[in-house]
Amino acid sequence: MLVPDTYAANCPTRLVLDRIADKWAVLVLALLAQGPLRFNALRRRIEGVSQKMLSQTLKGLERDGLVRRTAFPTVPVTVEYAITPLGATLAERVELLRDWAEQHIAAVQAAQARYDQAA
Amino acid sequence: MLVPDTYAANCPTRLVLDRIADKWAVLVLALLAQGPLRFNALRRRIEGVSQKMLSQTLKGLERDGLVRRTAFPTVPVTVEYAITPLGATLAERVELLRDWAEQHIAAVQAAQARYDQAA
DNA sequence: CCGGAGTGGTATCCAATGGAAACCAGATGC
DNA sequence: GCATCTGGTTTCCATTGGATACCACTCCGG
Repeated sequence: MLVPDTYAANCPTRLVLDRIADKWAVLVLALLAQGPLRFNALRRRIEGVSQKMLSQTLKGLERDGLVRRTAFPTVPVTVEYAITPLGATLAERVELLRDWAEQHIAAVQAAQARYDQAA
Repeated sequence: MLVPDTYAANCPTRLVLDRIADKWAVLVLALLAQGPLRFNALRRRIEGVSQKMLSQTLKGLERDGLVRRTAFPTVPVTVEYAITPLGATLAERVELLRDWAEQHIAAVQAAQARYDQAA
């Protein structure tokens, strides 16, 4: 395999794909790109996310170096999540997907209606 | 809600996000962007995909108008999947994510190693 | 002084999802 | 005659995701 093959299971880019192919991670990244937020602030902004998934998602993003977690020893403890420079470069690309969604959502919904009609 | 809010559960862009947040769909789209392929050709190119998931994924992409399915009445039946113009515009954006992955995979893996070391 | 709420999570349970494998019909190759 | 190819569907089981409860701690209102 001289040329890296994204479609091979062992290709490292598949690992990154797994991260992008995580609905909650994408939403968190897009939000943090606009500025740091605390745990419960994120939870309130992202409708439908459970505490478990948010906690899990943030842990994953931190591990990948896309998000930085900072805990302040206040009472009660305050935890702030901020995007890293690396994460910001990814968020840029993700933003392009959001733009695509907004531009083409009508076309997709029309296609779905046509498909369901035929069935 | 005057400004559309991607983070609201009922926002239609969340539907598109769900499609993008599908590992197999992204891989299929990226492959078909290079040219039409038959079912088993896709299966062989995408390492690790099961027949069930490939069939399911293709059905979804067809429903969304991103992929066109054509069956030829040969024996045995030949089915060809091709990307649509709409799908091509999305594949473009997805390609940018793949580029990001290739460029920054080393940084991500380094971050993971650091994180796991600390734990 | 006694709830109730807010902090950032973890633990537990159950439904839904994903993957592995078998099976299908029909024809072709050996 | 048996395996193999076509493009799937069906069945079963492991993993995952979501809902809910709970944790320790403190502040605030009554």
